[in-house]
Amino acid sequence: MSRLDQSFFARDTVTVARSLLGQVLVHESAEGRAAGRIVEAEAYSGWDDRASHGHRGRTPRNAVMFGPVGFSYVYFIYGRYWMLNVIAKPPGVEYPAAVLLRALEPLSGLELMANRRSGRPQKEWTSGPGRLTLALGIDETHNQLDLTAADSPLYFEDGGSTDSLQINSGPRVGLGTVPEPWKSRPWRFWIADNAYVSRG
DNA sequence: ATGTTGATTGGCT
DNA sequence: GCCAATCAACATT
Repeated sequence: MSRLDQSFFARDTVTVARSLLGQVLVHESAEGRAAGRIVEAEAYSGWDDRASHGHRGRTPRNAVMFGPVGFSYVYFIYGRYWMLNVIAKPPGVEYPAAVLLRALEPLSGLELMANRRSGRPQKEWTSGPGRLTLALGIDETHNQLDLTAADSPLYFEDGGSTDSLQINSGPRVGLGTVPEPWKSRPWRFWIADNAYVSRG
C-alpha cells in the first residue's frame, strides 16, 4: 500500500471528497498505530461557499485553507471536538478549500481505539467527525501538517480499487443558519449502507 | 471588552 | 427527540 500524494489532492475539491471514500487514514503515534477506511466526507470550497470557514477571507484559524494541497486543517468546535480536514483544490487556484473527514470504518489498532473511546460500542468509535479524531488521537498538534510527506505520522494510504463502491451524496451536515443555495449543495458523500456513516 | 455562534456529541426525557 | 456542555474564533461595541 502506498501513501496518497499531492496529485491526489490537486483536483477539484468535490471530486477529492468523493474519491477519498475507500481510502485509508492512518495515524502513527507513541501509543501505536490506528487506521480506518474513510466512509464519509464533505467538501467546503471557494470564496462564495457560505458554509465554509474560508468564505469571509483569511483569518489565523483558516489560513491553511488558502495554502497548498495535502495539508491538514484541524480546528476546535463546540468547546469539545477536533475536526480533521485535508486541503484539496486544482493546481494554480488560490481560493480556500478543504475536505472534512466525517467517518471511518475501523481497520487496525482496534484495541487502541477502544481505549481512546472508553468503553463505547465499536459503532460509535469513528462514526462522526468528532469521534474519529478522538479514536485516532488527533488534536491541535496535527494542524497544518503535510499529510503527503514521507515522514508524516498522519497520512492517507491507497485503499485499492473503489470501482465497486456504491456512493451516495446529499447536503452537508450541521449547517444551521447557512443560506441557500449553499445549504443544499450535495457536497457530502458516503458509502451506501456502511454501518460507520454518521447518518445513513 | 463583551456577546454570539458553531462543519458535534452524549445523556436524559 | 431534545438540549446542555464548553470555549475559541470572530463580529460588534
